Amino acid sequence: MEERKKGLTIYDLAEELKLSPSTVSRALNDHHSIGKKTKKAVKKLAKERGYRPNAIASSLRTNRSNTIGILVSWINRPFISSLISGIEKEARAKGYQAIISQSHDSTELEIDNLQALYDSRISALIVSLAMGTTDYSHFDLFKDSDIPVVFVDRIPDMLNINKVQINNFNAAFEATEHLIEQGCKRVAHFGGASHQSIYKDRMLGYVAALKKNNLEVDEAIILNANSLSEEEGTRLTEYVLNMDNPPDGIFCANDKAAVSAIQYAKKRGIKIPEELAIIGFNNDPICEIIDPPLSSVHHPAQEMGKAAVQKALSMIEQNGTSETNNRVILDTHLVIRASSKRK
Amino acid sequence: MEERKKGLTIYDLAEELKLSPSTVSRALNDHHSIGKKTKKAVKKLAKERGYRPNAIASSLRTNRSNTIGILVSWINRPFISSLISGIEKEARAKGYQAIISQSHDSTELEIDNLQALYDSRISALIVSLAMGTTDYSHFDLFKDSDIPVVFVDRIPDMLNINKVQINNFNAAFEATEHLIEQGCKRVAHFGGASHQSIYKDRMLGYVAALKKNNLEVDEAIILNANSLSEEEGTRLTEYVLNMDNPPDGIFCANDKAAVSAIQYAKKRGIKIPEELAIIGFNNDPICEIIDPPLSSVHHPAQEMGKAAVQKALSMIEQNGTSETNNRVILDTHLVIRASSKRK
DNA sequence: CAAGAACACGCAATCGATTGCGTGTAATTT
DNA sequence: AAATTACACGCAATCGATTGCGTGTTCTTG
Repeated sequence: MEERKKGLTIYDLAEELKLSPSTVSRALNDHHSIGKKTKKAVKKLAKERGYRPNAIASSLRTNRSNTIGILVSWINRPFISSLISGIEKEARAKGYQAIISQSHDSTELEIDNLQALYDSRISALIVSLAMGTTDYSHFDLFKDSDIPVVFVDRIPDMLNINKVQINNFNAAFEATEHLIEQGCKRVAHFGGASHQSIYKDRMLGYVAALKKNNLEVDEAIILNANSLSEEEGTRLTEYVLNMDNPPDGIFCANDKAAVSAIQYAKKRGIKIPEELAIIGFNNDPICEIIDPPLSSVHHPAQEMGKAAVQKALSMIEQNGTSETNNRVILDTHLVIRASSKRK
Repeated sequence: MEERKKGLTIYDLAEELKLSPSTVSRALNDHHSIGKKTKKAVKKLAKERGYRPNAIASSLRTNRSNTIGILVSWINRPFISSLISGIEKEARAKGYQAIISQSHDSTELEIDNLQALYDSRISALIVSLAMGTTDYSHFDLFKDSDIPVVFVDRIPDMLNINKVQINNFNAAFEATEHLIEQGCKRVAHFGGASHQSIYKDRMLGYVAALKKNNLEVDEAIILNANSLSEEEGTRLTEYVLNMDNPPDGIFCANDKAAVSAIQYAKKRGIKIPEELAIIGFNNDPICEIIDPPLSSVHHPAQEMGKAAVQKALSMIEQNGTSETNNRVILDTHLVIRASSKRK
């Protein structure tokens, strides 16, 4: 068995079986117009010879690449890598390949990568935007070509696009209210770039929770960082703790910065959660490692990837059909740990 | 500008310019036999019309897909996601796409994914094996087709294959000796599946360090886990701490299990590093989060990805040429933190 | 000034699988 | 038994870019 595989085509099989390539192709694809015995014979030989279809040739002819493009900022971040894991799993289960690309949070690179993905004639695209992207015209290429684009996580603030998201407002509201329930009277917020709707919504949810509970909304302790990195977390924490009227709670829009907030506060001898309660966002693995363990909002990364693929594939199928429901919203829930639990 | 992009081909451009498709193709590719003015005119129109080459058609004709396949166990692990990040970056810089697939540590799924990647006619393959894979015949498909395969991280224990690796023996030796230098007299080892050479080498390096320092090699505290998970880390730590003669140091073959060792030992009231010094492997981000911070072996994940791509591309270029140096070994170094620092 | 070189471009085949249409044979119907 | 219908398969075009070979034009040189 398995004689040669290099360049083995349906023509070779056809010749050996004294059949035409069309018949071989149809037999392999279980076309109804091919006889049962013929199908069996073709498949048998194909297996013996180790025949493998050339997906490239098939793609060219059928104009379907069965490929899903993924564009994210960085692959090696806990949330993103889980998202991609979910995408890959679902895509492969449906017979699609997953092509990845990283923008490194640069809009310029984002554009370059989009070109390359388009050149590959991907069947659909799943995107989490670069942090600085505010103009979305580089996605027109896909719109014009009827290639479905599904936005996840960091999504444009527009209507009429497909998006899979969580309810950031509610999640932030719950997280903030949780801090308030634990007795916090003055809660600070560390957010991301406010032009990104996920960060804006988290901020708005935070504000709404304060208002509902009749707490003052003080802009002085609503701080946005372009990248919520460790350094930023430390810097912002230092900043608020040096205030005359420091906060007694922090709602941070990601876990990375929240962890460095804990580390810095501990270094200052501040007791967590008694003097400063902290809650993060994403529920990264580090939440359970840090001491005290960090409360957070569980973000269903893998499920989000799966939902994005399903959305993309359904778009491909009903290509062009007026799609009413272009939003998928997934549930989050609070994971309360010691960093915020006073009672 | 940018009128229609859907299905715009070189034929369309050719017609508009009263040229032949061949000339358009050559002009776009800067072929020497095309006049300067013609090239300029073609490129100008291509840009105006938003022409984008169809990579699929090109691949079929040239028999080069410019695609690198990646096969790993799980994408959402710190080491792996950094590895992939490095692969993607280097691949894209060289004009290649990166297709990912996950084996979920199942040999069966590994085989399925390999088929799919082969069907896509990837130009090269970069693999980190599933934990349980011991037979490698499913890679013959690629060998027979002259598709370069580069193994990284978890690699087969064979000669005549391309591999990019670190010196696991040395790294483990240094890590173990470090513990001994810190005063440990009885060092345990938590390792992975011993048929995987990286784990075997780490174990051998550990043993060599003990012998060199005239310490007893006690098989009772050399423990292998199929997956070095949090649970396993806890279980193994509990096991050794309950011994009549518990260890005063642990060299763990990954960070995840080392972290849970710390957590469990702390829960038992054991002082780290005074009573139990611990060092891990990989230098994952969690090392700096855990308290006390975990010493570890820095594993150059991104660089490993980059090196793997370079190796793969060089194989593609000198296709078939006898390749003498089929191993690339990258440097590691110890990152000493509080979990092992007694002096 | 003639001949060879350099230049500029087109023709048509090719990569491998798919598919609309057509043809011949066997099975079924009235 | 003649006429439909179903069945089984082949021909040739097609997807879009690439490329070996050939042709006509312009330039250089002895």
